[in-house]
Amino acid sequence: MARIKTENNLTRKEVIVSKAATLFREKGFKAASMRDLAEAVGVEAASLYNHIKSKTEILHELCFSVANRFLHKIDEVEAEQSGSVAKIEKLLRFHINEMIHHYEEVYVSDREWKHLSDPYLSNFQNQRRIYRKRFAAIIETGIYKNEIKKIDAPTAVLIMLHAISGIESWHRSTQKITAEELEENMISILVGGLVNR
Amino acid sequence: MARIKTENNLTRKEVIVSKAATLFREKGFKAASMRDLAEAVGVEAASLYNHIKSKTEILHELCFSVANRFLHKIDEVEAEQSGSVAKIEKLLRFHINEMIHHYEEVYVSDREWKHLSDPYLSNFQNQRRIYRKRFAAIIETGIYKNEIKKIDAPTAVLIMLHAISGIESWHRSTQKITAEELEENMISILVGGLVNR
DNA sequence: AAATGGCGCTAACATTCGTTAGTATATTAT
DNA sequence: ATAATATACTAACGAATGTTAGCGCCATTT
Repeated sequence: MARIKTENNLTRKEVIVSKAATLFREKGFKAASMRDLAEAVGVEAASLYNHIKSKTEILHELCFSVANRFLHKIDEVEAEQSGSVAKIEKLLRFHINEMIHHYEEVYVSDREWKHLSDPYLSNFQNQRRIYRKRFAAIIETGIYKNEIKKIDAPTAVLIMLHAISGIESWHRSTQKITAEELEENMISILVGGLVNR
Repeated sequence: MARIKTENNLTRKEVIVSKAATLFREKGFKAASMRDLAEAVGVEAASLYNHIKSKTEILHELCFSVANRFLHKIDEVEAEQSGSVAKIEKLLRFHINEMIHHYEEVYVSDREWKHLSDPYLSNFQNQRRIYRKRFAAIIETGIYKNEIKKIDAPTAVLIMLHAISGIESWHRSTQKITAEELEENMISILVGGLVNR
């Protein structure tokens, strides 16, 4: 009988969720089966249900753990005493590093949330909408203070967030520049596109 | 017996593929069933097979028709006598307009190509890789000629392409700015982030 | 040593899936 | 009008899906 290995103080549930993140990223939530997941974990499919309630619960866990990290960060940034551009740069750097270091989770949360079911679905969508509004508000303040050029703030947010999700391609690429170079290049292009000059 | 309506000189197959694009965008390729598609078309599931060979064939058609349009465009742009920034702007405007006016197809091609099967899968991935290299080459020429600031070209490409796929959010948004405003804002931010100053 | 609870197993379930076979009907060509 | 073709239908298939039930092993606690 093959028990689930629990290294690094992870619970067995956390091991499952973590392997699921990889699988959901590779094949998509719908295409990844519980039997696939079981194999990745090294156990029979039915055994997974000693640790989780359902396949969808795994998706909940992934989506909301990611969403909470971003909400926490924007709380922190909003409270700071600094210019709008500095705030945006902080947020962007956080996004970039999340996408670099928690690739699987962030990617899945970003692309597969559609498969959540209510009430979690509406909940997630709401959090997302609110987050973007807060992001846009920072940009609008920057425009008002002439730090940022006159653009449509929601459009700018949409560009920033989606651009960062492109780090997916970096992960898949064979000849990667370093993570630091990636971060600096992205900041240079994205912030450079916003500022007044 | 309810025949498939064919308006605007579309074949029945084209009607099916077009409805499939909408469905695949909404639910994802895997989650959208042939029975869903049949209902959208107004027919029984089995009847679809008088017009298409398989579900995957629909995905082929969508992915490659989109890919071909982009390849054709970059052929055209490369042949032009103009500066690198002008070429990039042309490509970006094309991408933006494709994403605005052929939303469903472009979106599906972008997000669901993973579900293609070989040899189409490798084929599509190759085309994609080559397209990005050609795009990056234009940027590198611009850097060499000092039109564009010193950045990592592949990273710039990744940002541009993913940023544009964010138009998805614009489509879903309730209070949209006009398509023209969207285009100008995106160009301003993206090109602004590239140019030397 | 015995009892308890955590955890994995096998077997099976009801659905849903893409797809095929065979047949009937509608449209087009002769 | 008749023949031929295109297109729709019903019925069913085998495979795959998420999940449950019931049983037994193993580690920890008493």
